[in-house]
Amino acid sequence: MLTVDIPPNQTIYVKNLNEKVKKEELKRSLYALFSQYGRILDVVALKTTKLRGQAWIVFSEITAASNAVRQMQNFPFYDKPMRIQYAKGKSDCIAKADNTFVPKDKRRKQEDKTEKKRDAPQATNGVRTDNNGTPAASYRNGRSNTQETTPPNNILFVQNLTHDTTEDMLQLLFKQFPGFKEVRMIDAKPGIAFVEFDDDNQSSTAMQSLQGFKITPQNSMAISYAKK
DNA sequence: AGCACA
Repeated sequence: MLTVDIPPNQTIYVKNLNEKVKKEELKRSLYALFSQYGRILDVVALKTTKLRGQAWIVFSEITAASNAVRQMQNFPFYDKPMRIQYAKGKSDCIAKADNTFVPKDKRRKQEDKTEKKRDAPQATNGVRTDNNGTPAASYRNGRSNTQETTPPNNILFVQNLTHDTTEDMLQLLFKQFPGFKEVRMIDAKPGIAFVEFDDDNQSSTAMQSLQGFKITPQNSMAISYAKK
């Protein structure tokens, strides 16, 4: 039985993940990495013996999931190639939006009390809607003019990162673009980073693709050219 | 290898 005959699902199942990565960082990095394919509704990862090294990423659109399965197949992530399939079942967060969600009192009975009505379950991801492909580009923020006033540079200046963003996480994002050289962060200045490419054209391409990229649901990267 | 929703 091949793994490829699982029918398309808006949730993808990823395995062969590096088990040394802490759960929160893993989820953040997966979120960051896969957001380029569309809006992510949820990332599920557990570290139990049965479930470590695996994760589920729930997209709002099946097309986004399909692109992710194809394009990120074997992508080296924390030094291990990701193995990606469609998930076999429906994610709880989808079922909740469907109203088809049934709590698992199959094995544990803790309900019977009140029925919980979760209104508007999924609006939390905010701001941008852009399924298949290209993350950002149209994001506006208060200092977007940095970009127009600073001339092109092969080095990008990235702002608005969460303070726990690591060089490794950014590298995962930026090294997908040709000409990538390195990410540099400054310990004394959390929340910003410099990303170097071979030339201006390559840095510009990466900037356009990742502009406004949501590193978390509430933090969008703001990218400009570094000053010379 | 391992398909869950801590």
